[in-house]
Amino acid sequence: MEHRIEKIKKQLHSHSYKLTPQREATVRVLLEREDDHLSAEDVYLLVKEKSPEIGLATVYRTLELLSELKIVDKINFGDGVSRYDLRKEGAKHFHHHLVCIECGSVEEIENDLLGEVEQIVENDWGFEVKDHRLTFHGICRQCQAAAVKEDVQKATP
Amino acid sequence: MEHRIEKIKKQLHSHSYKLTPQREATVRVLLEREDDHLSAEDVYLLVKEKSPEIGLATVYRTLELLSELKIVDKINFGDGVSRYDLRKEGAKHFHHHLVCIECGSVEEIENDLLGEVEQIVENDWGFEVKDHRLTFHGICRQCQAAAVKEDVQKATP
DNA sequence: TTATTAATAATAATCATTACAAACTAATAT
DNA sequence: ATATTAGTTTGTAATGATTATTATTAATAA
Ligand SMILES: [Mn+2]
Ligand SMILES: [Mn+2]
Ligand SMILES: [Zn+2]
Ligand SMILES: [Zn+2]
Repeated sequence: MEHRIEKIKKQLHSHSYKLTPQREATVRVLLEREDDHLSAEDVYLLVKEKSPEIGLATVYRTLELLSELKIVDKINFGDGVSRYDLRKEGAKHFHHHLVCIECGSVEEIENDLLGEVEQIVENDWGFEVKDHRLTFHGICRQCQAAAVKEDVQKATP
Repeated sequence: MEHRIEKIKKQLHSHSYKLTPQREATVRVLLEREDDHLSAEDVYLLVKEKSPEIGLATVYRTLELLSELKIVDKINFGDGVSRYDLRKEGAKHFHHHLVCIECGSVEEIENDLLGEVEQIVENDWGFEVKDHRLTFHGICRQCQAAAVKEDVQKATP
């Protein structure tokens, strides 16, 4: 944890930004909830628990800054809000997501998987890939199991 | 054009919706600007040119409906608005996009490219893929060329 | 110390989207 | 033909996320 904070502190310094107490509090929340996909409001409420004096605008500003420095990625799953997702340690590219259209759960894939596809895009389209956003929409393992169970019930009532 | 309209009309009918004049006007705009990525406001203004009596709320409702029926896909490139993108004729999956971080241009890729990756996701994550969203961020051909030119100028002033 | 600058908090303003109420249309039943 | 109904549209108000503004505070430099 402290290690990650130190690293982020350095990234900020290298762009002549400071790790203010508010920024640190925000980063700590993001680290604590690394697997979640929090909205700005979510982050704000969580930061407020430990640092009640923080303002919503500051959280927005901090998230925006972290986003510019590629420390977090701003994503949008189609509900009306932006969500902020910490980059995995040392990751060069943003990770992928599996969104279940039944239950809304979001799973993460850290494996890159797109190496070949990016080669094709660079070669055939002449496009120099810097980053990507990949989300699969479908049915998660749990919902598949639930559907099978329901079918069985219908077949043998 | 008429052929596409007919097909969409049938898709609506099969879900017991009608192709009202307003819906048809909206669809026509989407067909005419198939390669663009229009916001609801964009669509509204374009429809208004030919059918000045249409209301903004109707356009939103129509786009929402077309989106539910998978006739258009609702996407978000990170600016604050949703954009509505007609599915390519007969396409089972949504197409991909190349967004240039220099000039903002958006190019389309109709080739699927993700067959293998989806296999891996299904096998290794047990996730049943129904659709996907893939966007590459990077430098488009034009901006690459422009950058090279600039470098040459700097080297030989 | 005093001046300068960066960062924050509180709040107002903006802007995309949605909700709502009244009017309209087309289809169906009487 | 007339009344009824469900579905649709319009214009506008309301909502809600995000951004801009302004006064204040903290940090830094002169
Ligand atoms: Mn994630
Ligand atoms: Mn497209
Ligand atoms: Zn699920
Ligand atoms: Zn470009």
